[in-house]
Amino acid sequence: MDMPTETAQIDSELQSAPPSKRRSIIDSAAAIFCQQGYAGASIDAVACCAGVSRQTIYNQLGDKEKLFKAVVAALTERSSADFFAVLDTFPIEPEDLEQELTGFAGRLLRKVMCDPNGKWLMKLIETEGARYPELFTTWREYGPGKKHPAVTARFAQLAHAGYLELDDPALAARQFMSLLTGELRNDTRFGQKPSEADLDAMARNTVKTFLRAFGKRA
Amino acid sequence: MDMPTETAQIDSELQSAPPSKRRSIIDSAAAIFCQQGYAGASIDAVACCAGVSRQTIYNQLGDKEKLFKAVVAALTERSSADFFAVLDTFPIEPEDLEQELTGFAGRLLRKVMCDPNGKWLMKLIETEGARYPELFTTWREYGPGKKHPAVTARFAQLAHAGYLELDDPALAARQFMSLLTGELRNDTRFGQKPSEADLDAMARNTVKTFLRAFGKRA
Amino acid sequence: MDMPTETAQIDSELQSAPPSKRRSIIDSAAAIFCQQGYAGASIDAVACCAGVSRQTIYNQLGDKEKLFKAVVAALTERSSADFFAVLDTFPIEPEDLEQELTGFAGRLLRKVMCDPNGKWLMKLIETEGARYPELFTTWREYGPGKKHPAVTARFAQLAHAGYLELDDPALAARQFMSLLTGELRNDTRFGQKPSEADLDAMARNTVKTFLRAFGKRA
Amino acid sequence: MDMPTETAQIDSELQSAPPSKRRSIIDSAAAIFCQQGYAGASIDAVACCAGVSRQTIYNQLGDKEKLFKAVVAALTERSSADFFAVLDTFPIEPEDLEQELTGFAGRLLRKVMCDPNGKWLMKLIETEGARYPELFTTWREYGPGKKHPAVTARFAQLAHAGYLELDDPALAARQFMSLLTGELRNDTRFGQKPSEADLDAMARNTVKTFLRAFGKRA
DNA sequence: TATGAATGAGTCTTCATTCAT
DNA sequence: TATGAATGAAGACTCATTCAT
Repeated sequence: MDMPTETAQIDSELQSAPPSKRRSIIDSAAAIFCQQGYAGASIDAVACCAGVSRQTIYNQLGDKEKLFKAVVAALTERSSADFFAVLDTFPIEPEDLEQELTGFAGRLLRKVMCDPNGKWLMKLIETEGARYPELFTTWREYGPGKKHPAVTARFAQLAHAGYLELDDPALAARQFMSLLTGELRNDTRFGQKPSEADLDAMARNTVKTFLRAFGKRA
Repeated sequence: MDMPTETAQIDSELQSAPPSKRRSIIDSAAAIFCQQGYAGASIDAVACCAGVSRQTIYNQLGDKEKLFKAVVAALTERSSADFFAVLDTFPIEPEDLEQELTGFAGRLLRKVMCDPNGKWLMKLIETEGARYPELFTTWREYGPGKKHPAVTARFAQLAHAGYLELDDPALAARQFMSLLTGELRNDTRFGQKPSEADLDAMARNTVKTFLRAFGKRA
Repeated sequence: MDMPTETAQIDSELQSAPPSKRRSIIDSAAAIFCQQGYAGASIDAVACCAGVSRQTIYNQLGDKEKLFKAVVAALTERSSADFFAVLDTFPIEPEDLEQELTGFAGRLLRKVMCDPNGKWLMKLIETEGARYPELFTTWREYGPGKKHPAVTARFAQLAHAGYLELDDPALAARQFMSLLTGELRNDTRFGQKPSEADLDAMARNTVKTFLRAFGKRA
Repeated sequence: MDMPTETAQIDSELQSAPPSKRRSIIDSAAAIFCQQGYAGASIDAVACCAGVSRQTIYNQLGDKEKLFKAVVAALTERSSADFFAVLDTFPIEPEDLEQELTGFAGRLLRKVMCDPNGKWLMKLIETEGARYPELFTTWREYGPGKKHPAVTARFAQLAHAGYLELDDPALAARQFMSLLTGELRNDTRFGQKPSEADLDAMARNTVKTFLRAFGKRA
């Protein structure tokens, strides 16, 4: 008997078709929730944008609220993965600290803060956080709960290795992120995407100031 | 006792009745737009929260979009007034720079960033800016258009007077604000209001780092 | 006792001030009911157009329905008066029948069918007659009930005097009116007011055909 | 027996299902718009009368205005078709002109002027024409634009063939229609449907007078 | 009498959700 | 799974009507 083939086929029907749809539903929903807000987003718009039927959304994800939760969960996960991928490129024993830190800051800007995952998640948190506080329990764990300590640890390492002078590595880490996102925020609030040169400048400005404050004095 | 005072009071009640309704409508609408977003906010909720009838809103302010615009305009105006009031307390010839700058940062946090006007306006801009870009033309003029240059000028003065070492006063001003709002953002994203001690710490941390970066070296 | 004076004063208060307002209310209401239909007409629009306050309408005329009835009654009365005024110019012993009948037809067009009173009344009857059949009891009496017999009588007189050859004066009267209003209808359906020359032509065409059918054969 | 017929029938049922809904929506809407006017007609009433859900109307035809336009377009088309179908029975070489013209007039009354299509369309034009003039551009083309010339041409043919004496065929055509609709108008203004005998009498009266005016003299 | 507010109803329109095909 | 219709519940907006000033 050739069951293997058959099960494979069944599997592919059950899993491969839906997952790809699931993914596109989540992506479309993320985009629409971000642009329109929870209340303003319509299931039909998501269905249309995802190229699936309304029913498919209900079958796969249930409620609008469940869809929203699924979106937040997916974005959280992806954004977290993005973040840690970039964090792995943090300079530990840098030859040229300023340059390498600038590179890291640039990657953070590009791959985490400017990418849909992180950007949308942040926007959803700001937009809907007040109304669905329980939805962000997960996010809180992944976000400040894991990211800040991770960054803090890297900076502490740098300080311990003598590259920085830090009284409070956690504060320094927060401020590093604040400077970076602040630069971004001043330019993206109205939707214009910053140019590559802009991003480079933001990274450079952030690191330069950061090192003026916390770099090794001569 | 003299009646004049009493009649004056009555007069003010009689005449401020409509304006006070308008005011309470705008305030309620601001709160609800911020909490629920434009799409999620219902006129009835605004009416109920303002203690007026739905019709009164339509009579006074027209449709939902006009109400929204009125809210943005009012918040913009108030927030701008708040900001410049605080800016007037910026230290020009400080005896103790760190302390006076910290005081200024604290006032900024308390009277501008934590007050409903500014906070709500910022949130509305982040939430609805993408969808109603034309609404924020005004804001852009009042916001980055007037505030940033004003702060920049103060820092440039301090630098010129020898209190700071600045290559780029505009950048320094932006980073000062980024550090301050970043601190706030890390604590308020979920609605808990920071304590007085928290605010003091934020101001202190910001200024300390800022001066490490841009203060006069010994 | 001097009641007379007092009542006169009261009368003047009750009747002289209101009547002018009443009149303008009725006129405005007539125009608006005709343009917008009963359902589409708003009391506020009437008040605004009449230059009075909404309350005045309620005080003077009560309900929207009562206002409507008052309008219909007023239009009916005026239109009837207009009609009989023109009817008095009907040629009884004409020297030149065609010319005098044409003159009469022209006056009918101008003073009855084209004037607001009659035009609006006709339009209201066509528009709202189906929904408020009881309102037109009055009109039916004044309209077909009085006008048609009156016209019929005039034509019968002309026939009796040898000016016309009529089997059925009532039918002839109806057809005379049909030809006249038919001409008008072909030109005014879209609101353009016919020119004086147009009106003359209509009258002439009507009478010419009418006399071809019912005039004395040679 | 052969299945093809049956399947064809089923197919037609399956495919005509949506169109039949559309059709019933349009018909119900036409009736309601006519009875209540545009402003007075409620979408819910249309839905209920058509036996469909409100949403179906919105899905199929969009908003109220589009529904109205669709109604006007449908009525125009149908009425035009009715008219030209009847016009094809116009007597060209009549043996008994009066009788055949009377038959034609009767068909016109019955199939064009008394049928919902034409009657409703005329009423809508009179009722809403002032407010939605652009909607009747189509009608104008189909209506006076096509019907009057068509009738005129027939009468001109009759005149050319020696059956009538016409100076102005267009005027004669208009007057023929005016006499016919005038008769109808005097009886239907309040909604009572004229009896068959009434209709016959109207046709007869119209043609008799018409021929007295324009028939061949002995 | 005019003004402005309030109330309650009603209409248009959209949407989430479900069901049948 | 997709389609289309149905349902029920909003929510925006208008309006008739009344009340207080």
